[in-house]
This record gives sequence, structure tokens and C-alpha cells, in this order.
Amino acid sequence: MTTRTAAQRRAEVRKSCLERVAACPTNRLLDRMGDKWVGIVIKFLGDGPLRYGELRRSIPAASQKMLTETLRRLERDGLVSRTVVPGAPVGVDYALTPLGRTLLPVLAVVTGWAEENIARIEHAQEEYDARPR
Amino acid sequence: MTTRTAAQRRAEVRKSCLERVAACPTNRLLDRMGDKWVGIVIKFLGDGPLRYGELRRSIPAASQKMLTETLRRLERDGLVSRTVVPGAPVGVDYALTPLGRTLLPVLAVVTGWAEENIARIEHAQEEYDARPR
DNA sequence: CGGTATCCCAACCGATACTG
DNA sequence: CAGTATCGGTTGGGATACCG
Repeated sequence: MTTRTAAQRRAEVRKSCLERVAACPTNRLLDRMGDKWVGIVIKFLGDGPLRYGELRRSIPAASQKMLTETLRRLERDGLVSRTVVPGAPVGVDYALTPLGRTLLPVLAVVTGWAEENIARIEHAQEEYDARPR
Repeated sequence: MTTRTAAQRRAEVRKSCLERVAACPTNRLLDRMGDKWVGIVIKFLGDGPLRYGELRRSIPAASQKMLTETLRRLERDGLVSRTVVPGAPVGVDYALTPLGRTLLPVLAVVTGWAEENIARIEHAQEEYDARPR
């Protein structure tokens, strides 16, 4: 029998919708780009490869844990390359991959919109907050 | 005296860096766009105004709480308008504002990149995960 | 130098129940 | 119909300490 309660059917619909959302390339990209330190890391690497330590000093607000995790995720996605530079002491170079570099124009579009419209957003927020409750 | 310990100086640097990151328009936009339900809500509203109930049925995976919170944040940012439609029972129309509509081309660029490159990302992830640990 | 490992708090988010 | 309120589990992310 395919008899199901209304609650069961709703749960199934919810689940399949959630799966589609999770699988959607746009949502996956927005999710990644929305990670707290991803935008700024890509921005810095856009200017050229950097050592791990240089990245740390460039983004002192990011904890070591978060910086490393961010870089690992980007590496796993094929957007960033990680290269160990032999020597004493050893160094590690991070750089955008060719794929990662194709993201720069996208980020530029986002930055362009943001800088052009941030004042409008702030104005809207002030109006909203000042609104009679 | 301006004497400070090294730890104090590092803490100050971290704090000012954090403030700059939080104030950066690009980061603020990425943060908003990265919210779990923002992309999909904007996508649906891009096709025209929708009643609250229509949005709920369009995105059954989002809980009522999250859908409402998402819409409130977008309304506060001036990206979405909320219009109560009198009647019995009352209805509420949600729509992109003119400002919100200017975000659609940006979202289209993101979607374009994502759909064009999602296969490369998935391939990179498989390679990374299959890599000798 | 470039990381891991661990702990812990805060924010996020869903489920459920209730309301004008 | 379109919410609000509350609770509780899960995740994100920082601090600290330690390691090759």
C-alpha cells in the first residue's frame, strides 16, 4: 500500500526539496562564498600566491584554525593550491588555481554591486529600525 | 604611556582587522547572500510577487521560522517589500524592490559560474577525498 | 614555520505550540 | 492566512595548548 498520512507526505516533500536545494550549484557556491573568511582569502590570493604566514599576517582577525579550515575547503574544491616549499624551515605556498582565478570576475561583480549599493542598504536599515514598532 | 605588551598589540590589530572585515560591503553582501534561504527566496521572487503561503509551498524545506526571518532581513535591507493585502482572511505579498531587482543580474552571474563549474568542483573533491591520507 | 587537537560558547536552525 | 514564542539539538568559530 502507498497509503501515507498527510504528515508523512509533507515530510517527504520537505526532504526532497531540501535535497534539491543542497544539490543546487548556485546554493552550493553561495554557501561556500558565504563562509566567513572565504571572500577575503580569495581576494588576497587574487593578487598572487602567499605563504601561510603571510596570509595569517594579512588577516589577523582570522584564527589559525579558521584560516586553515578555510584553505582546506578551498583546496578540496579545487579553487586553491597548496604547495610545500622544501627548506629549513619548510614553507607552504597558497595560490588560486586556474579554476579559482575564474572566480575573480564573479567576485568583482559582487564587489561592484556591494560598493555601489551599500549606502542604499544602510539607509533602508535605518528606516526599518526607526519605524514605529 | 603608550607601552603595551606584544599580546595587547596583537589583540588590537586583530580587532581593527575584524572591524574592517565586518564593515566591508563585499563581505556584508556575501554574508547575506550566503544565508541558507536567501538565494532561493530571491530566485522565486525574481519571477514576480508571491504571497507568504505561496513562498512556503514553493520552499517547503524552509521552516516557517526561517522563511519569516529571511524575509524580514531582506525587507530590512530594502531588498524585499512586504505588503499587507486587506481582506478576509488577510494576505501578505512579498516582492523584490527596485533595489532587490538590481541584484538579479549579480545572482545570474553567480548561477552561471556555478552551473558551468560545478562538475570541476565535484571532480576536485573526489580527487581530494581519494588522495592518500 | 605550519600546522593539530581540544575545549567551549554563541549563533543558527528546526519542531512544535500558540495567536490575531 | 500569516505569523510569534519557546525549546533544544546542531554547527560555526574562537582560545589555548601542543607537535613535526
